[in-house]
Amino acid sequence: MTSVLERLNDLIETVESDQLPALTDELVALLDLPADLGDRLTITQVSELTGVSADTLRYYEKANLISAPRTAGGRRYYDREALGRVVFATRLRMADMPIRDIEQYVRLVDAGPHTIPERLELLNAHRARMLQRLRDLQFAIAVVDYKIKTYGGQTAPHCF
Amino acid sequence: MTSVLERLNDLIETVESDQLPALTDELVALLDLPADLGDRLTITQVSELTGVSADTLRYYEKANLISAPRTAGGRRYYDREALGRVVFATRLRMADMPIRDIEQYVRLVDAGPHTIPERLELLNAHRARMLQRLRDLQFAIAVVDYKIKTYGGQTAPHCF
DNA sequence: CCTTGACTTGGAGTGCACTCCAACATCTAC
DNA sequence: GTAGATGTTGGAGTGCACTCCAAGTCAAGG
Repeated sequence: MTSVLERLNDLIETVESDQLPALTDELVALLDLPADLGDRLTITQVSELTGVSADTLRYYEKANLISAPRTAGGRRYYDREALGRVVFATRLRMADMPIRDIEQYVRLVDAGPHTIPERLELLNAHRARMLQRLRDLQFAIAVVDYKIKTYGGQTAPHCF
Repeated sequence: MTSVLERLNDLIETVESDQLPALTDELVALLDLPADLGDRLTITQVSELTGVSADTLRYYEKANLISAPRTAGGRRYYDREALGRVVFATRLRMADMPIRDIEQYVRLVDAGPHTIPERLELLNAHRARMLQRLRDLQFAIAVVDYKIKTYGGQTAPHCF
């Protein structure tokens, strides 16, 4: 386990939900990002902080996943909250949530707080899929482990 | 955890490697497939047994992942070993191993037993990637859990 | 002012893993 | 022997998530 994961899990397990900090702040802390980030990050800075390419960030914006305001000269800038959105969207992508589903979630967020139940429903549904994926992956790892273990005594020329 | 995964893990943990049955037999048993499968399954039967579409089976053959001999009339048939190959390839795909890598593995198998060390290297390398993916997925789940938990006390209109 | 590098846009291109199709062949049951 | 299901091939099409490109704009240093 990564230490970041452990710390996040500890937080989730031990702290009352209304005492948990905003995800943006927490993730910024967990990811060891500098605390004195300005509120006007460029696309390249966000790219370097999150590991998401500038092209992908623009693509995410086209797909309505993340919006960034512009300077007078027409350039994107990202504040702490926008950074948090990027990080959260990246986690959902990491869990294979399709862009469309993330977009739907974003639409719900923008529609206001009355959509919170629906958002929870969406997150819970995706959580179930993630757990299934986790089990599949564990099964696949077990099969590979089985293969690795049995290779000691193999003799058949074409055995898999 | 699924019971199949548990049983497979038990097997890996407790049995001496040279006593483990052939993966084909074992998986057939684990997947609760009928024991009296003939040795001349049609593509549709394999598709139904494994959940891999007939089109995908043909695609895998084009990509040199699985080969199946033909009847006099030119139709594919699959024996137990071919079924095992399909199942194993599916596990590797389930773990996001690219088609090309599986193909490379198959090439090593066909090259003979002297490639076993190389095969093990390949499997171990992929195993490491699978474990990393597992950790990433667990982290993503933790972030979603965090979200789900904190939604109880949310008030900000645009919070993610 | 001018250069250099970072940024903008719309749109095209890529890679992957399927998935579908047409046109034809074969197998099974009646 | 014929209908209808099932199979074959090569090749085209799809969907997704990027990734790259050209042509132009903007910002900072000298």
